[in-house]
Amino acid sequence: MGITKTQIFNEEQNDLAQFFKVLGHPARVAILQYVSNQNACICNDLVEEIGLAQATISQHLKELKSIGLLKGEIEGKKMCYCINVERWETLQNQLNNFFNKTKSNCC
Amino acid sequence: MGITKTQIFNEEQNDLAQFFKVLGHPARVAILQYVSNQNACICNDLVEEIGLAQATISQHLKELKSIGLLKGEIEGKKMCYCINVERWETLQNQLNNFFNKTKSNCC
DNA sequence: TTTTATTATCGTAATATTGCAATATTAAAA
DNA sequence: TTTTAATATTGCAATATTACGATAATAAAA
Repeated sequence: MGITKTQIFNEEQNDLAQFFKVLGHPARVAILQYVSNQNACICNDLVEEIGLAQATISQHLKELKSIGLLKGEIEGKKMCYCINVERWETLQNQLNNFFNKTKSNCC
Repeated sequence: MGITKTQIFNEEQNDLAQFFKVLGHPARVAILQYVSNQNACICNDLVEEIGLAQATISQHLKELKSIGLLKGEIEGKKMCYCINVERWETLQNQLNNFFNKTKSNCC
């Protein structure tokens, strides 16, 4: 199989899971941390900073963009990737919501 | 490949990613929500509640246990799965830490 | 002790993900 | 216009994940 049965879950569950999934790779965590630590926008310093091939980094960046956590601006030849702060905070709220709601009453 | 190069990332990055990864499946999100909504401990009501085979649910439960979010107690023939509130809150703090630190200065 | 109910594990098929080399694409620079 | 540099995309190969049937393991009930 290998296929996730998304249709049996509700939208909130699928959205949350999708978001967690994208963050569920150390390279993507590292990318977010690195981007946020720069004062200026970075581009493919990432390839050197993290030890993965350019194609691989590009793929990870794409996934982070897909859930809106990163936005990219073209600056001449280079790309400037930055954290989308609004989206970032929305997600943080959603997560806290999930964490606060999901607390046990039992045992 | 398909293999993640964990050795090139630091412990924090790998830990965070591992945690996100486990939460990155709608069935596991649903399990956590369902467990937390019960007043008593539940066992394999989950199999009926969520529409997946018993073997599959058991597997997902195992993964949630592996990062300490769920704990299981044997009650006769049944298993009582509960949220590990301490671990839950620790993780919530870690996540908020990550979210708060990772905010952009650029663009 | 045998049966029954509940949960875990094993084996396996189908699909997804990771990573990279090779190759586009794009836009500035020469 | 040609070259060069930066990034994206394509096409794999290797590995991981998801899901489930079959089967084992466990403990109460009969």
